[in-house]
Amino acid sequence: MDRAILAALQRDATQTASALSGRIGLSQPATWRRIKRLRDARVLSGRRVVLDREALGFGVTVFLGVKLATKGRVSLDDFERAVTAIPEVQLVEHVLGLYDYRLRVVARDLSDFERVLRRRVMTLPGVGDVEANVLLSEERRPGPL
Amino acid sequence: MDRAILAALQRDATQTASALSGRIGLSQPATWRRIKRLRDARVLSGRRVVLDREALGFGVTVFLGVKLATKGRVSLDDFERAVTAIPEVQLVEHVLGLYDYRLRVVARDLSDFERVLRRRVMTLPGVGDVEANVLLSEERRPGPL
DNA sequence: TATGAAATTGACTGTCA
DNA sequence: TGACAGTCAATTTCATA
Repeated sequence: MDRAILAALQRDATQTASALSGRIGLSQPATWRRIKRLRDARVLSGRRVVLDREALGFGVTVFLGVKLATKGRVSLDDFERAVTAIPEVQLVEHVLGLYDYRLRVVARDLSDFERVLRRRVMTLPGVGDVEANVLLSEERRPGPL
Repeated sequence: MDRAILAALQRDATQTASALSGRIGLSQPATWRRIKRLRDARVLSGRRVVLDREALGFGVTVFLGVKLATKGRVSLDDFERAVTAIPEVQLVEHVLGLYDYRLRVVARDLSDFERVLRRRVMTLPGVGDVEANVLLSEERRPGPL
């Protein structure tokens, strides 16, 4: 039953407990208590607003794969501190594999992105190779529940 | 002022219009009107629940960079149709650059991931090279507003 | 400011080991 | 019986005109 609630909320996070209750065949308070229990258990760890980047004038999203040149603990800390100070960086992912970090960067257009890349990213401490992919489109899936 | 509202909502999407109004120094209805206007303008394009994958038993997140072997329009359509049918794929990003697609895949553990990779991903139509990075940690940033 | 809808709480009931 | 999960009714808080 909890799975049904999570799946429904993933599909539409705006629906109310009473709307959900009808759908899954429970009373409204029972449904609400389950949602609260999931929240308290940190299974539902938050709600997030989705902003339309295009409507805000940020038409370009680029993924950067970054390889560090030097990889001591201090290097990682320095890099993370510096990269999180770049406003255009939406997401910093520390990964294991061909790259050390993966960044999601938004910019107004490609020339704006070039500025970010040259002035901000290439000057980060310890940066080695940088590889870029420009986002064309993306689709979110419900994921396995 | 709208920027302040968006920033506050990005930090915490659960706060109410009245809570926000105090923070930004407007009346509650005025704040609510601004939020509604932002929704109507599709700047606020939705709300999403955040699930804790670990709490649900999915401890492994892997990013896959996929290069297609053949790239006609039919190949792209076939690939997208097939990849969106894999439940473990949370995110499909069509990109320009070294890779053609980037996938975010979750699995219970590494051996579960190996199953997904061998049975599901490597058998996708038109797949060429596949490169993987395992997520260690990630941090979301507010982004440029 | 006023109204209706939703969230939240409390009191009570039925089931199961 | 004790723990739990449910329903219904009452209250508070929020969204909305």
